[in-house]
Amino acid sequence: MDNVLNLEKIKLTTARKAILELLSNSKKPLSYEDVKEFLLMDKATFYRNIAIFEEEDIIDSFESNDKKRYFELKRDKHSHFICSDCYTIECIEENPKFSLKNYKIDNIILKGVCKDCNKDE
Amino acid sequence: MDNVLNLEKIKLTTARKAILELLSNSKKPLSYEDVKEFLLMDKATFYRNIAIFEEEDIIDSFESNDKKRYFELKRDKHSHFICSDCYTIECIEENPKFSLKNYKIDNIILKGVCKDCNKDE
DNA sequence: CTCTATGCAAAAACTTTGCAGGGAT
DNA sequence: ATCCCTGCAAAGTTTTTGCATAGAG
Repeated sequence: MDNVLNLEKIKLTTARKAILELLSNSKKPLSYEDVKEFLLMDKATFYRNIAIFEEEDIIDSFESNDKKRYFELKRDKHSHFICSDCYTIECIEENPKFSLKNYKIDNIILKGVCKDCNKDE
Repeated sequence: MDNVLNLEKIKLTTARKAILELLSNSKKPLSYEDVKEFLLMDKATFYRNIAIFEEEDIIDSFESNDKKRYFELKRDKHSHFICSDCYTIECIEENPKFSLKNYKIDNIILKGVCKDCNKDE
């Protein structure tokens, strides 16, 4: 765990370690609501540390259809699929090929209906 | 304007006409904040009518990085670029090629840094 | 002792809901 | 007279901020 942190800038407190461990054990991005039952800290502590991690480029985040922010450890470029029905988020390792002159594309989000919800219709 | 509405189900009130006209005159999706100075109606009326339009598949919406919801009239498939710095939204007519077995992809959102903000860095 | 991290409560930002009045048919 | 539309105010949801205390070095 220590190796992801620039320990000269960020002290690895219990709260921070807990957040990073939860994120690193997860296969998909998590919201505060997803993690709150596993974390003993106050939401203010969570969000404040998240802000620090983002400044230090340790994590990424994005907003989903459900109005929540989802967090994940920074890793190889990948995309996310968000289901408009069940709000499930999946990581897609294969990236759509796309470029725009003079634009920097960091993140691609695909929205639609996932295989499970697609089945139900 | 009338032709976009299924008038058997939705009465074309003054408020609804105003919303649809604003959206149809815009080249990009708009949030409530974008339109509120041009619309005389209360925000409750706006959001309630938006909900009706979405049910009837007259408009689409998505959340942006700025935590606001953006609305546009449904039209030919296209993508959106959202700038993480200035939050500007642009419509991209050319779609990234991508498909996922058993998934339905309705909407592709590209996040990154737009040409203007890219210049500043 | 000093500086940062934390908890709690309140605020903020956007959207939704309850309720009562108004308008159209 | 009925039914839907609207405005206003209040509530809801997620995230942020202020402030005082706790804790580490």
